[in-house]
Amino acid sequence: MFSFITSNLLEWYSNHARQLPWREDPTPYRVWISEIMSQQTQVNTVIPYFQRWMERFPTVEDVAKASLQDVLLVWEGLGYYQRARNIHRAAQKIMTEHNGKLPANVQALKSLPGIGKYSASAIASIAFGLDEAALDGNIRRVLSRLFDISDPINTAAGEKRLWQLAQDQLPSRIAGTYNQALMELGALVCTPRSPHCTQCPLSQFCQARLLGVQEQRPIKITKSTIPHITVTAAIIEKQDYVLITRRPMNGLLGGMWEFPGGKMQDGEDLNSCLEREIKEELGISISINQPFGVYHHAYTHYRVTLHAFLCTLVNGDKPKPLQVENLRWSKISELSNYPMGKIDRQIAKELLKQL
DNA sequence: GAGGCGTGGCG
DNA sequence: TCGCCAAGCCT
Repeated sequence: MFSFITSNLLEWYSNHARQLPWREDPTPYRVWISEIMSQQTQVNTVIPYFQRWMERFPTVEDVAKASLQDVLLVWEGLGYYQRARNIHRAAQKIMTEHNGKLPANVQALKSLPGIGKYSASAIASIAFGLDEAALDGNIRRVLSRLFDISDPINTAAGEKRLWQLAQDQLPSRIAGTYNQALMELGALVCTPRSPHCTQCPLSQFCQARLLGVQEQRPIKITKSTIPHITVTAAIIEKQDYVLITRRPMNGLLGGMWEFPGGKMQDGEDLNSCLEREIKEELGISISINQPFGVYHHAYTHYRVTLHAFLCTLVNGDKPKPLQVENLRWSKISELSNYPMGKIDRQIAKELLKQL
């Protein structure tokens, strides 16, 4: 009834599937959150975030009723913050348009913010038992090796071929288990580097291994190297308070709070950069008093070296949100109430230590 | 449809 | 230190 490949895969999965919190009670809501959190993120990273999320937001309604600020706080550290903003919006849509329950079909799932082709298929198959093929990074890699696909996977042609393959291979009635088994195999055995072929239940069927090219699959067109930029940030102090600003809702770290500043331009030094940025964003002049720290961080598209300075306002200037979503004077002890990215949270923690 | 979007781990 | 990679989606 099943192919040999499917039989071997399912047998392996029944013995090696990890116990994951969302697998213990795979309700549509829990599967949805687990899938969004798992986008571009390894399972071991997701687990504690998933647990905290479910404690804080046990139901779709709890998410829908929460403020975006609270949603981002729970998400802080997980990255790709648009995912959190999309979950928030989707939860409200589910309340108003779907009676508080996730819709049980791919098309309606895909119309929710943050749910694309993969996630819709994954939720449909895992949570609702529908016969939907899913194609994620793991399955792309496994299929590329199993069938020795030499088309680059990040092209339209390669993509089309893999989706077709995933659909052709899909067994009926057990798509959810099958999809998870393929992903689990990719995560644990058929790994990107140094795949554990001797432990693989599919090695006898693997055409890439037969040819000894498993480490060259999948083929991916690589992009150019990422730039390195220098940025400055101002820790503007006033008695027990510091000034923080909220980033615009779209783009990098959208909706997160930070210490204001920005990118250094050609011909600038650190001080002139910081003075200009603060003037542009807040319409005020500052006195840059002393260096606070230097921070290195790698984002997806560039590396950053950030120089933070302790500053004070000059004369009676009142900061205005000219180029920021919002601004706030926060007590240092209350900075943990504001969602921040990695670097700014580091700065906030350092400030708290020095109190 | 090509590029933007976080963070952590690993060789 | 550096590049790559990880259960993708959106514009």
